[in-house]
Amino acid sequence: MSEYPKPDAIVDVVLLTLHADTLCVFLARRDREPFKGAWALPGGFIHVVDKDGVEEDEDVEDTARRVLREKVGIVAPYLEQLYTFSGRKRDDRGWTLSVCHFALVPGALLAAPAATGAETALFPVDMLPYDLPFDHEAMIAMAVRRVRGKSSYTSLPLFLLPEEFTLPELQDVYARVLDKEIPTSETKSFRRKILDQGFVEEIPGRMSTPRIGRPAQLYRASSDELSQVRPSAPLARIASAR
Amino acid sequence: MSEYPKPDAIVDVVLLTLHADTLCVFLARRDREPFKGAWALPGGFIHVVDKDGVEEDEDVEDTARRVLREKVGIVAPYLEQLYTFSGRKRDDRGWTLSVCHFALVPGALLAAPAATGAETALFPVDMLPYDLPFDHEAMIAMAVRRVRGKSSYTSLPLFLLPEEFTLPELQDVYARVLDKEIPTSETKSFRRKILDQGFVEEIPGRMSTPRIGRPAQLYRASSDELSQVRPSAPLARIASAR
DNA sequence: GAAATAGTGTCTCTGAGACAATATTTC
DNA sequence: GAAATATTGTCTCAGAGACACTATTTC
Repeated sequence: MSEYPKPDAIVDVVLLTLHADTLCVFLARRDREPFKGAWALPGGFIHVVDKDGVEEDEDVEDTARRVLREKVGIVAPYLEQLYTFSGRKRDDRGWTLSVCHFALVPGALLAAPAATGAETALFPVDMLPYDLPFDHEAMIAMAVRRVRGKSSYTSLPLFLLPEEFTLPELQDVYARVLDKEIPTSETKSFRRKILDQGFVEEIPGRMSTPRIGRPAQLYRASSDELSQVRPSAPLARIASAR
Repeated sequence: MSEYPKPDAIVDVVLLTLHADTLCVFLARRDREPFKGAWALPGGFIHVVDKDGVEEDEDVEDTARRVLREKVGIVAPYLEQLYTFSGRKRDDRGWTLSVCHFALVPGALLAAPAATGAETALFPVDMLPYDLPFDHEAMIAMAVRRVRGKSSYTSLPLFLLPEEFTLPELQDVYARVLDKEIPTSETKSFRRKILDQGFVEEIPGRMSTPRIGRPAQLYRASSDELSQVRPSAPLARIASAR
């Protein structure tokens, strides 16, 4: 079709989750050269066809889902294309193009060891290993930026929580994701905003069971939130920048 | 490097401008199959090397700049990567991947006929020709969405204006881009926001020279705005959604 | 009852929107 | 002065933040 040589086409995935109250990224040790043995984002070539010549990936999002399935062993509840990193310099082997995606999953989903044999780990996004290969560090930085940006006016952090959660838990997740304390004085305001936007719905009669203290009402994401992140009304930010 | 067949890699550009007070997209008639003769976005293959085997595009943004230079004959003051459209189905010839970009230019820049021989035209974004090839219609829709979204809290529309402009002109551009009347009652509020954010700076002593009515103070984008779109403080939207 | 956590009532204050008033130009 | 357009002064009102107060649990 094209008379020109084509760049190699890759998909990398920045998988984010909340672990020990910290926003973390999933990394695995590379199982091949270059940078064999180094911590890196899960990723892989776009498979127009598989090894037997049978059609495989439908589009790049499909590639991302396959990478998550094969290299992490999960199906992520939220997956979004982030940015395409490209150029002659990013990989010593030549001109490449990586359609970077990011995914959000509840912490519990990653508790089990990865399905693959590779060594994997979660790293706090501000304590990454040195010397990440290629532009993986830039990818992570951009993914975190995007998630923080969107979280300040959408229900995106819901994807980091289990199905049932309390409003104090949700408030904490927003604080962790945005890396910004929400002072107790703003609790009322936070609840007002979340409830007014209709991001969540009360689960009638279901309460948390804390070791101590008053139990909290349990909520779930409202039915339309999980399939589609609804932006709040323009003026109503979830958390202000100060 | 990869043992798999690679997808073809393309860059398409959604070039937006204001023409006759309307947000318009630049289209050119295709000069080759498929869809030869149809209106389409300017675009082209990524050139890892040129016809003589010499290195050409450095990265996809470089490809986009080359497309704008070769097919439109301009250097766009604002260029941003939008989204990568991909898959087996979007082009009958096979699995392709188009790293779509969008560009903003002042209307005057496109007044001269394109440098190339191809027939070109500006179409209002809500009056596109039928049967745009591939997913060009989705690309335009997404670009317009992105520009509208960003314009509501950044100085992005400044790139659609000439170097010197008045605040009433700027207000009109915001209204056109957002496709939303800004009532006269909000003029004060609009000026407050634009001025408070520091998006623009007064050009001392320079006034517009209208045929009739009071002349208006001329402004220019503040020095840092043209190289970098600065988002406004989270709570201060330029124009509310109502 | 004390400690711990959840949840509410209500005041203040900022900033967006409304709109009347004023300013500067051409004819 | 009339028409046209630019620019400002200032009121109102909604909503975010502050914070004291109430509620519900374990020990």
